[in-house]
Amino acid sequence: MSMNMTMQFWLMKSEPAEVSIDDALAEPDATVAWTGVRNYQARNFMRDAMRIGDGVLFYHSSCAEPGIAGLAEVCSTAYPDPTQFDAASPYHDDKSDPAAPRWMLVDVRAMQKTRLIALPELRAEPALADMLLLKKGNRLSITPVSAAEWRHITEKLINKK
DNA sequence: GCCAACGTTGGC
DNA sequence: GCCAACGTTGGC
Repeated sequence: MSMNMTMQFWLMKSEPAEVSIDDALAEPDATVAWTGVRNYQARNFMRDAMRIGDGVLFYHSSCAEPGIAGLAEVCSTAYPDPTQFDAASPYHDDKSDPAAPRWMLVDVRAMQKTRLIALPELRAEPALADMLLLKKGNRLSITPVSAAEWRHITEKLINKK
């Protein structure tokens, strides 16, 4: 993955029982619509801050071994999450007005599966001490990642062992 | 299954 | 605007 100065970085949580990095890689163009975000802060990151080409750490959550499982990139601008209007979806939101959709998402293209960098390993890295993911009480499913954190993870940790 | 931590809702 | 109640997240 080549980097430029304006590139931003994100960590995005997905439950592998729903969409794992393998699932994403198996999709056409390895691309998935990031459906189901129902938190305003996380939505705002997708709607207001993400740019096509931003780097994404693909994180597996709510599973036996939580951790970073792959690399991906943002590959669309924000658009309304269709599941909010789908009465059959667990993400249905009947308070969302189709004329002014409440929930937005971006498309994410999986680039590669990595070795699993598990949560305890991330916690053990002094260089990652300030990662939002690791902050006590953090529950956000999308968090910004600094360029230094991105480099540490993609250049050092992924190739370790 | 437990539970700490957090976000949202809604009565006032 | 306050805040108690409730629902959700997510690691363990």
